[in-house]
Amino acid sequence: MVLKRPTQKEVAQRAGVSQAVVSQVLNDRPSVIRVTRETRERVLAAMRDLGYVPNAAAQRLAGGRNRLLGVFTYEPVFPTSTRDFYYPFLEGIEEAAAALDHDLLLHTRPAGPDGERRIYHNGGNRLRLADGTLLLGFLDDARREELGRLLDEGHPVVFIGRRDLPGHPLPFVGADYAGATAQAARALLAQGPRRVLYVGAPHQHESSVDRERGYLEVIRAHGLEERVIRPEDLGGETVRELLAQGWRSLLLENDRLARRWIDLAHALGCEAPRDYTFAVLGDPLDGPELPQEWAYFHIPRREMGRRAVAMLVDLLSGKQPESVVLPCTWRPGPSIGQAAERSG
DNA sequence: ATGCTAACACAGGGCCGCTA
DNA sequence: TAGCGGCCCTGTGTTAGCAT
Repeated sequence: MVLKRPTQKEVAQRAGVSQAVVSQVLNDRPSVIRVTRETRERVLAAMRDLGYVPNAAAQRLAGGRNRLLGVFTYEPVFPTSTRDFYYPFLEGIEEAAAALDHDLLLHTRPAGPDGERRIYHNGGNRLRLADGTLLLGFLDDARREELGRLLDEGHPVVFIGRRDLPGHPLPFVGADYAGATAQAARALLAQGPRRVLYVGAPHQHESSVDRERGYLEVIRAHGLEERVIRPEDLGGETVRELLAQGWRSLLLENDRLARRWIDLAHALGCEAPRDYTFAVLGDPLDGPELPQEWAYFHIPRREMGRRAVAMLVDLLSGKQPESVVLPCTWRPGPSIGQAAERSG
């Protein structure tokens, strides 16, 4: 048998007052209702006796706050490993939510017929169960469209990662990929090479746009030749030609591309840093262990999660928080050249 | 003036009764 | 019998107004 949870009405009956008094005692904020100390004690005792806990859905229904923060992503992101890309984000989110006295609601709505998880499902919007929502993941056109609708409805949202949504101000906590990539490019150039190649995805995602922008800024500032290779063009023949043409210093967008380049170069008898130098534009995630020899920058994902929660709570309390871009931490390594030394 | 009650609004699912 | 519109219900926050 499932016991029905007690309501304010039942607490009120037990305490001999009206439901409005229970609500007032529960929320303890300035109101036209004045409650004597004895009445308040009676209500609190009734709540304890019945094991009363407010119904979060009803609190939302009544237009109040339920101190629930939603977490929504378009792909399943619940990490199965501490090395998972999303793991530090969720750690930071949990830490900050607990510190700010909020609970988290992880949205796991099943995918629709097209295999896509959607905010709007059968006409409804489940994100409204919570006071506001943290969003993670990549956006395509369809996702941007329904996100625009969500913002039009006034649902408070903070994106983790910079996202562009034309016509809609979308608060976000991002990472400074452009600045970090520029720093990596300068670190490579400081080792002597006059040509730096960029290997990364086309401009489907903001993070790719930002990284490539950081590369181009440094290359143009130095008056050097720019060269960008897309992942789909990265094959053994391409690597052979690039090395032969003197492109022996690289920025690789992620660890997957780095491993691919390393494998292809290895097949040609080339090794870093003897035959080429490189830096990876983010944390190494895949593979059995962290490649200690790689130069890369660390993305402050845990801090991004924390800051996003704080920003959402600010938003809910009526403030107008500014989007922020957090600095990444440069981790030099032997892969950028002989003179490089790891620090920090 | 004080201490409280009654009534209403909120979003959305379920159910009822009517019509074709 | 299916389809549809409209009413009711849920638990809570808010507020006008009542009794003392």
